[in-house]
Amino acid sequence: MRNNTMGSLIWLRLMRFTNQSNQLSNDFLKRFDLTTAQFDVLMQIRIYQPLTQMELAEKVTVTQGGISRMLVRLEKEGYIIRKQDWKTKTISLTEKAESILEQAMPEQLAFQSSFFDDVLNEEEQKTLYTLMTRVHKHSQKKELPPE
Amino acid sequence: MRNNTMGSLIWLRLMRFTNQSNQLSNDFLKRFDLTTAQFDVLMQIRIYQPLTQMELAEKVTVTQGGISRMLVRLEKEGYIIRKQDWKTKTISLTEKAESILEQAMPEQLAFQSSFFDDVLNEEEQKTLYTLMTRVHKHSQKKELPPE
DNA sequence: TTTTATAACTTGACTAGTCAAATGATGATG
DNA sequence: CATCATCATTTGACTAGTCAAGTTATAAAA
Repeated sequence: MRNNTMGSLIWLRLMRFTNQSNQLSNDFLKRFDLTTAQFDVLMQIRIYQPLTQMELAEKVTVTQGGISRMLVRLEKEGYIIRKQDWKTKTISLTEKAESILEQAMPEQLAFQSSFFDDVLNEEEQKTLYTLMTRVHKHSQKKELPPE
Repeated sequence: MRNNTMGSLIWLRLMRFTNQSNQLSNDFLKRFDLTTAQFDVLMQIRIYQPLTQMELAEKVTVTQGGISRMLVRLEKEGYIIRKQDWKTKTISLTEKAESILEQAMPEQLAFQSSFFDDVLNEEEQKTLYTLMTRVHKHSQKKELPPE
């Protein structure tokens, strides 16, 4: 019983790497009192605000329930405001979040980039990006698998 | 305030893709009553058994605490046996797990591979693999970041 | 033999997420 | 106006994980 195909080896690498880099990123963001997940959500809000929970959930690929719980935490910490606006709730950043992001964003982007800049040249990064984009886009089409 | 460097774009892609494919994989493995995380752990045990919790934790990149909880669940389901063996606990698969894996393994490997086989040719997969291997190995060196 | 070390494992309190059933908000119809 | 429909959000019960403090198993020193 073989336990590897090229695809499964790639899969494993991707999982282990994202796991690992996520933890490193959590460590890194501690100085801003943020987790990687929180940073991600706040960034999406920053770009698209004001937006509804459904829209946000889609952007960060979590379920309705997941985004609801996350936003409760962020609201409790004073990073966001939600207000009932017709049937939906509209989310926007507070001053506090805006100013933390102003500081954290460039640092976090540099941190993320360092994973790649340190070992791949520009050409290789572009290759990696296009390959992953194709793979990712393809996976999105699988969402409702046949049968 | 720009919000993208090539590195950060790659990072985002990787996170979203692993997220998404993890969920799809959970769906897929439901027929075997397994989650992706459980499958992963069982596979590592299968390859390296008998082994200790510490060793296993390292293989799947989770903490001691994390592996402890996971193993409690797997033991409750009857997939593994742990026995105190000197200061450490030695883990091995039960018959039940062996026979489920016999069935699930080829299917799961094919499933994982399909994410890549469907959109990348052999050459491209090899490229993706080598690039990710470099990136991953590099990230492992960061574990204790300077300062 | 009681104390002292130490390595391996567990546990409490928490974040982050899933699914599916329940609740809220609003509008439309009998 | 009451009920019905519908979309958005919340919630209960769960998996999966983190960190740091607490246990347990074993060996060696006092």
